Amino acid sequence: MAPADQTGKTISDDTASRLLAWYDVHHRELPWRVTPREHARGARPDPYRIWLSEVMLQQTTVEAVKSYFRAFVEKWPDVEALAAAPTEDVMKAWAGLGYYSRARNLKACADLVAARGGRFPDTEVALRDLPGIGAYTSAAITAIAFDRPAAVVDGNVERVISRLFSITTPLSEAKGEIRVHVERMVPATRPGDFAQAMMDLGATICTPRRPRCMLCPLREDCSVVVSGDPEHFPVRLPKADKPRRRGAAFVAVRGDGAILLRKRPDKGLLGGMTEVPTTAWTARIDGATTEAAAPFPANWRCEGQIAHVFTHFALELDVFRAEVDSAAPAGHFWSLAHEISGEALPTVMKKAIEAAIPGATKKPRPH
DNA sequence: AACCCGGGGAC
DNA sequence: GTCCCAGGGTT
Repeated sequence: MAPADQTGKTISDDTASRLLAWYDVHHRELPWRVTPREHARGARPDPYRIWLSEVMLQQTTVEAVKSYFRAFVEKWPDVEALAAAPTEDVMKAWAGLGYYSRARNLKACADLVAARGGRFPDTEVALRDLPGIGAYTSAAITAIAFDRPAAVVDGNVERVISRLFSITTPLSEAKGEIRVHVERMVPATRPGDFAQAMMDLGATICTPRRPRCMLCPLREDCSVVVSGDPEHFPVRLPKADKPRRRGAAFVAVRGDGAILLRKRPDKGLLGGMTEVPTTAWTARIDGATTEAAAPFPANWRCEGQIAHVFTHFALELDVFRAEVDSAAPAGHFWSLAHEISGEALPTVMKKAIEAAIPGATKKPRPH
């Protein structure tokens, strides 16, 4: 419990009250959100929609999530519908969103929840045991969907807290300290709105760069506003350099227009997604070496190159194309597809196919 | 604790 | 180009 001042109200209560008052006016409108006005009228969020949105929002921006969220809830309105769907359909719907293990865990979690009668657990510890739900997501669902007190700590909250208290300890070591600050700050009433308010503050006011401190409802509580260097927080340790990965993709086009595809293993890079044949990643590669590594003999021609930037490394991909009469390498995970737009293609493979066959991944025009 | 896993927006 | 985002899982 936070120390009380002479008024009997705790410092934390005061901070939370200011934040909630700001949130009532300046909250973001989001497709999965129950607004504070609706909440005051008795509306309650659907745990399924909160869970779905939280998983999609893991390391993913709100703008990127919106269209995927709408498509998912239209296709699968509740957890039973999602549980009834084939995993491959879920992977296709997730294609382009990234971090594909989330999609597999999403489906596995839906199966478990549906098997238990379709109700999500309403405590952090029970939620934490479900696939794809970690410390953040379990706390977020507890607070937002069930309006129960929980310390919701995401990247936004880490930034807000580290600035409020000028935490100079590197972020990797400061997690515990930050959590304690949040636990003391969570109000007994409206813990769900408090969690969303902290994240809205981080997303719209206490931004990573050029924060709008003059508009911040917590500026009088904040230690860095006075000293004036909010952009230096949170303190992070420098990341180690990562080597580049290079390789080649082979687009084999059969006479009838079919393209040779394969499904990647469920684990690892782009796990569970569809791709054209590729070489293994190497540090250095040249055209002759690449072409010699083609999946079968053919007149391969280099059709272009794409570069793909990941968080921790970059990969570059030479794209080769060949017209073939038949293309059927051994192996059960190979397939031929005429409608590439219907496959669970990650963005990097969509770009590779587009480089060799412009328009191949575009959806057909409705008449 | 460190590392792996995508894609995109802001600058 | 850089940074980092409503993180989880694995080692």
